[in-house]
Amino acid sequence: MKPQNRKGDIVKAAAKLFKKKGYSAVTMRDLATELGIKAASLYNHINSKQELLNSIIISIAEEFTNEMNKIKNADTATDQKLTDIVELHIKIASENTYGMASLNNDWMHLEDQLEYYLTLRNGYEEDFRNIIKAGIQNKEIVNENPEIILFSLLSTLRSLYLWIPKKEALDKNSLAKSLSQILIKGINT
Amino acid sequence: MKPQNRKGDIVKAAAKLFKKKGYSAVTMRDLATELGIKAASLYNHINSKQELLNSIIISIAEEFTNEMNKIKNADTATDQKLTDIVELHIKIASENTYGMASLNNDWMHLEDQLEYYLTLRNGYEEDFRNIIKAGIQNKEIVNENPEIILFSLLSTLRSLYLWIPKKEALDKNSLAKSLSQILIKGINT
DNA sequence: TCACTAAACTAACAAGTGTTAGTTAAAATT
DNA sequence: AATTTTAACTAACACTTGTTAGTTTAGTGA
Repeated sequence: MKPQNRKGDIVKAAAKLFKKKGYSAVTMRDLATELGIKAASLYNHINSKQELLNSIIISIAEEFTNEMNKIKNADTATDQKLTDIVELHIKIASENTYGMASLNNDWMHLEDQLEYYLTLRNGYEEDFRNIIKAGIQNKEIVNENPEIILFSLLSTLRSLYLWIPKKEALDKNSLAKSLSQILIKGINT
Repeated sequence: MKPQNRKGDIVKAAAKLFKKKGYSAVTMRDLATELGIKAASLYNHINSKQELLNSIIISIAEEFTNEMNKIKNADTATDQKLTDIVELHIKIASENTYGMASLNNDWMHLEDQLEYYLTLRNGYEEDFRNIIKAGIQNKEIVNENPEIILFSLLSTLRSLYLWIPKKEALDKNSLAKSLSQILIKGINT
């Protein structure tokens, strides 16, 4: 009948708890309780706690990488690329408010996949940096230190997962519009 | 002779490890090893692991609250208040790169002091919000949703602790100047 | 020199950790 | 109806956790 994706349920519940308390503070007994079963039963569906963290983080990191490739290769102005990046972060954060917490805060507890994750993250940041640098050269962006600009934008975008769930009232389109305005054009009148 | 502040050493080492792995993942044996002693010896100086987290987080939170009170009560324009807030975050993040990690990521593991911490944080955010709202009314700030402006500024400022240690090259004054420009005036030309 | 103190130590604890083994009951497939 | 599969269970494991008790060692002041 229904897809009956029990493993998916477990990963989802794990992400939820990981957001609330962090990976290390969540026990397999906590997770089981959340699902209404006993801890040992989890192992009919998954191989380890570690595997849960891996699948939560890596799938999101790969999505960022894939979408960034499209944006950087598109034949668009810097301004448009930045808006696209804002929208990308809003989209992923909306669809993964739990998983984004692990990506941001628990990536250091990856083991086998830590190196791979860092490669993805560094690549993403490098692409973002190059877009900013190109914008500065074109004079599309103010001539400030690109590292500071990158840091400032990325900090806000990476924190969206904390904020989006609290403001469901705001639809994603108007959020994207306001946020692009604020981040790119500034808050001064 | 020297103040011989062993407890201070322990708190400092704890903050360092908490930044690296998070509160829950750091064991008292990890902490003892970092200091070159055995875990039980820590208890000659401190009462519990929990106490370490409390003193790290609460002291920083109180500093934010105190400084914010000065800024909000000063007779200055919105623009100046925002610049002051940027400088405040840079100052605290520079002096507490380890502790800021706990404040941002491990506050939920506070127990007795959790409520007090949340009161401080909510008060700080409320003061910040009111400064932004006043600026919008004065037309000193663009008429966008103040929640989004607050979120955007605060996300960047709260992440400074991650970024400052990597860029020692940049002195604090020019960082404050660039960051204020970017956050307040925007990155557009 | 003697007592005191600070700060380390060893040994141990009770509780909690992720995980495995083996079992059972129900549902799905043959 | 018989068989296999799914997904739960109980019981237990080896190890790690924060913390306590009691002891030892080195330095300080009387």
